[in-house]
Amino acid sequence: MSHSLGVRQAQKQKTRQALLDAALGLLEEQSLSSLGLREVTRVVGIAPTAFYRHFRDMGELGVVLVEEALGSLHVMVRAILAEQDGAEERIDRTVAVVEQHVRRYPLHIRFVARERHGGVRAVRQAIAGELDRFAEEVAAALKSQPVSEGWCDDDVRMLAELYVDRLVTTAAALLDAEADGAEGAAEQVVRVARRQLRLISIGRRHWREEHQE
Amino acid sequence: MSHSLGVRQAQKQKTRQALLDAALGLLEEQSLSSLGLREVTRVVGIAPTAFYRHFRDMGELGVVLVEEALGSLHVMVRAILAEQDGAEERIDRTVAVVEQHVRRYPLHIRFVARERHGGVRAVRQAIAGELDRFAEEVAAALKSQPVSEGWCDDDVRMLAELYVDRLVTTAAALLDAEADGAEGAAEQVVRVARRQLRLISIGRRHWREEHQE
DNA sequence: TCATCCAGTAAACAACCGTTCTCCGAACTA
DNA sequence: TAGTTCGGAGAACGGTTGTTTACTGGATGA
Repeated sequence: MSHSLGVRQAQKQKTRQALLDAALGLLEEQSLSSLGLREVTRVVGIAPTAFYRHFRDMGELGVVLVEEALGSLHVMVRAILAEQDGAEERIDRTVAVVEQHVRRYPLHIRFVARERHGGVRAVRQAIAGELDRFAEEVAAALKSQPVSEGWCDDDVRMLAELYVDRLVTTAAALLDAEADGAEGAAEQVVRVARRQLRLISIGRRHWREEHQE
Repeated sequence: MSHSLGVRQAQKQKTRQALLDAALGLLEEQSLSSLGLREVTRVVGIAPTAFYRHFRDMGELGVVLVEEALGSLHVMVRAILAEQDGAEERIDRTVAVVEQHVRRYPLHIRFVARERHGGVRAVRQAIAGELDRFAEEVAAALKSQPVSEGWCDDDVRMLAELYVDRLVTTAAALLDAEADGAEGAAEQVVRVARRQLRLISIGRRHWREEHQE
């Protein structure tokens, strides 16, 4: 697989990743705009000045974190939407995938939820763009389903945004529920999310017959 | 009007409010956890140490801002839900009220959207608590509507949370749309929000006949 | 009128910040 | 092997931060 990248570049990528990981860890309890450059390098164990070898500032690091956090989502959504089961099974599967994603990458989820409306413009825009691409994929998948016959593109997109937003909100709620340590809280969130998606699904099926402009 | 409150206390409340206003202004482009005490007092024009006469730290100020921002919402939602028009009219009215609320108190909305998942625990909890009370009010109002006959309390609450979350998300999206300066962006957000609420409303009407547990 | 209260002031504190500049030494390349 | 590249170290910079301590002067209430 290519020519092993060289010792020099390998080391560089290693500390670069260490910076990203350290930042992500520290961001569990702060927001990006209050996270200091020195704070991150201290955790990694390198001099503060070495930070500049990898990122111009914390904003740039934040944008990379966004890609790292939201990149894996696309694979996930494809897997869900490709299935051809009934609506009920797809809902259960969707919520289950969100649930395990939250459990596997809690720090990434928290970061996105926090910085989506956070204080760093570049990061906000990166998240918005990524979620937009996400919604576009969902819309494309929804459109190809039989239930969407006769729907105009705007309405499909509207529904897709509704879904995406619900998933993001659910993920954040799930995270808070687990952090608060309440025992059945997480299951409660999951049950509510399932029913909400079910209600939306019902509304979708009756959209054409009841919706008039 | 009571007994005019005294010159002393009046002055104190005045600078206290000035601190809150200055902070809210500065928070348009930062998050609370990166907002400094000195920064706020500098804008108000008082000595940094005077801050402690009003708040223990920025977190405490943030909690007060939450009450200030979300307190007026309750009046708003009561006004909407008390109306007895048809579903369609209620949706239009709801979105219109959200729209004018965003235009009147943009800084408050931005603050809530930003700090809802922000880096200060006390503020997050304050927002969560307030939104919870909000959802409870909506649930109570929904329950008394004829459409909700035969609904169990859990389902009503589930629907209420769906509505509340949609309103908050819409408000934030509306804010971003206006900030970005794109001409028709705000109207687009409003139209999408209306259709989403419509779809939810349709799902609600068919919930009992299609939902089985 | 006079003692008391108390919002705001002023100075000083140690701690931290981002950033620049210079240098080192190991990995690269020719 | 000799020369170059470059990730990282180290020191120093001016500036900002939260917090403490002691003080001032006008509103307050007996």
